[in-house]
Amino acid sequence: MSGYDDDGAFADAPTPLSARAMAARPTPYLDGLNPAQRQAVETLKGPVLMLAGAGTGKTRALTARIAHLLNTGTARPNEILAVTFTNKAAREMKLRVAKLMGMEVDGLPWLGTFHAINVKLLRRHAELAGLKSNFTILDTDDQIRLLKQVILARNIDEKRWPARQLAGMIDHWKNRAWTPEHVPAAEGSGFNNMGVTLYADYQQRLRDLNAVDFGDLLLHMVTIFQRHEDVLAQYQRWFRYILVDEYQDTNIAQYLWLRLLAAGHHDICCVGDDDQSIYGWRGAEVGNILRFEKDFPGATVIRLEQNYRSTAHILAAASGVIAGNKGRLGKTLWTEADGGDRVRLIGHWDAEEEARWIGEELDAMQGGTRGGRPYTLNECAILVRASHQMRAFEDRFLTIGLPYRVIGGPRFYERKEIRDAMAYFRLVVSPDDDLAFERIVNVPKRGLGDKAQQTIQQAARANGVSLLEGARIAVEAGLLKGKGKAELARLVTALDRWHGVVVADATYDHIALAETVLDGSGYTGMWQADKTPEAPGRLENLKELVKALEQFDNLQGFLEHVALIMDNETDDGGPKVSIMTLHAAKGLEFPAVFLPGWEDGLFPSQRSMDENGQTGLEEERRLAYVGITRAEELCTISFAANRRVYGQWQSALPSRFVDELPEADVEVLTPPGLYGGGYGAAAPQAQATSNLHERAAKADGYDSPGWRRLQARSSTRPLSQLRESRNSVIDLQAVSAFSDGDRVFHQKFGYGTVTGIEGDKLQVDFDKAGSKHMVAKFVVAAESADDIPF
DNA sequence: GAGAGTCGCTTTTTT
DNA sequence: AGCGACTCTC
Repeated sequence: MSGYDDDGAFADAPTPLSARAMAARPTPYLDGLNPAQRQAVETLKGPVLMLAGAGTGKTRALTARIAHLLNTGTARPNEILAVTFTNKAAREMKLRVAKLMGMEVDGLPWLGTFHAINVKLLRRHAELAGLKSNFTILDTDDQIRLLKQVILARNIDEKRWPARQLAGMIDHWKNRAWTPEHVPAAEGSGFNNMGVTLYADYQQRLRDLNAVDFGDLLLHMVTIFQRHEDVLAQYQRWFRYILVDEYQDTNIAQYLWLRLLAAGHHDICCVGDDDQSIYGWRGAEVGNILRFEKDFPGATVIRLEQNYRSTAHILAAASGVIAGNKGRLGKTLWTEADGGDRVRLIGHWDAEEEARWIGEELDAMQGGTRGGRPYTLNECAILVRASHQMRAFEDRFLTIGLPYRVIGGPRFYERKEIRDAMAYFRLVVSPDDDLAFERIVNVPKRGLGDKAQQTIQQAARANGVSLLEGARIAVEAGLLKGKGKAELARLVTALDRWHGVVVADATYDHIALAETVLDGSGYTGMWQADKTPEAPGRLENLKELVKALEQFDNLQGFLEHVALIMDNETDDGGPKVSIMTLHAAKGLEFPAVFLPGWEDGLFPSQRSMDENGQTGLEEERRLAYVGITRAEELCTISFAANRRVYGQWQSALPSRFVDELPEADVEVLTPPGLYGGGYGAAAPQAQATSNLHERAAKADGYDSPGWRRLQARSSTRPLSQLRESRNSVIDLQAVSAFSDGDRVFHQKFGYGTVTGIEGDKLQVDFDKAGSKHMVAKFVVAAESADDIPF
């Protein structure tokens, strides 16, 4: 979007000469495509469904198709609408097309996420949705706070209508493109249809605030298209060719949006894999992809089945599992490569041992002592079903000093300090932004508690003005007293001054202004004074935020886009093993993949099965499929007999998916804990003893038919030996820095006290995270943490 | 208004 | 168990 003249994007066709000239170009991007890929690239007219299995070169085909559209002069860049789900996917596609075509990366104005594209569209037609074109996009946090107000305003029991739950409900409705009037009666969730009433209230409040939430971006545009034929017709003409990535992830609103836009020419190419649909729980409809041929009669269906990623054993294992699902479109992945390791399967006593074993494997793999080629940690990943499973691995890897990175987790822009800072910026740009005002009025603490804030609210309401104006009135009328009064007066004056800068001079130095705002409001000071372990990190984040401003011309431009495009890829330092959820792993690949926690109830998740029955189970199975197909060479599945769930010890059976693995492609490893293979010394003696009876009961857990079958075939191949060698190399330099009682700081666990030293390992009693045993190099002396400069 | 104790929830997550 | 939100008390 940057640098592209929007009006130019819609200009009428230039001379066809250029088109003819382009048609004469060579087509290097077709080289090396297999027949199916090539067909997917060259079938430009009519509806096309590209069923692309995992690792079959989908992105390659998609980008080549765009290149082909351009190169043959079939479409100009602004006539191509290409939608993705994530900014990452959009960015990659832009880069790859640009590379293929030798064009500018910004050359495709309508390649982007559903949300980014709809922001652009909605800004052009905001008035048709009762908004102004400078509407703000609320993040989840704002959304919840707004809903709380709406609930409060109706005098409803907040216990019966928790804002979070209501938000989920509204989200669900918006995913289905239901405006408050269109929510089916049966969905009104009993209770006098209160949910729908609150939804209507919420939409009204959004309009009053000139704001939208993420769901609205789609919902408003679909509604506009449905109500204004002329607007729809305009875009149907403009978007001559439509491409959709990850079609199996579309929800109903997105589906309607696409159908409306494609209704004229039907030149739409959807790419997806029904077997990789894992987002049903957030509104994705596998039905969309299953129904494609009905929706678009005469569609060409192209299957990409040749896999370039994984070994035959891995593909066979994945295929064996996914075959258990009904109602698939059906694909058979195959590969030209042969050989390779079988998928390895191993059971453990508990989750800690599972983590210990994987840690040892990783060590062995690096050294090449496992047999087979050596792997770097960057080539390895651990994919878990639920994020709480990550903890066992983090703890273990910290102890043995194995570098790891956790993918996912809280996004940069979701962090408290970033949202607070953004609220200040929003208020400086638009003083009417009441949600922003509420957020920061007492952050840092200004002595403005509930009571003072109510006074401000009343003053605002009585005069029909924004909260900031209400505050001004309250100050001038002397409605407040003490510290609050002086502080509020100071805040109002400061905001006036900063807003004045934005208004007075279009070319103001927005970076300097942002720094002034953060410092002058006392916000940075608040964190500098804060002695909690998180504070230095937060200051660091604020610094990064200010740095991110450089990419924009002014605060307004920054605010407009930041809600949609702030992702933080923190790639620091040397090789690390990646730990992430299966969901986060979609689209990625690794030479070696570990899939721990394959236990019934955890994976497949009990909750998923309880809430969605067969459908839920099938989605879990697709998750298993996604997991296995991430592996290129080595895939190791494991499960534990015991696991602590919400603090309670629970035993579990191996996942039913384990039984669905084809035996011929699986190698069963002997569990060290159960069969005497080197468990001994490492296990806490007391625990092993006290759990004996439980442990015996557990043996039943390993008695399912499939497990017995596999066990019978268990290879006698020795496990990688327990190796103390790596750990016996003690980093004396790191150790000598500490002694008992020293205060230390750890990036994740914060401050703590050293309570024991053993080789290069420390026992640290963390103030907040409890006692941990870890390699000394992971902590620094507490004083040096305070020195982290801002 | 701010800190300390209690209750309740707990899969997956993008925009 | 562990976190956050909420309530109770000073």
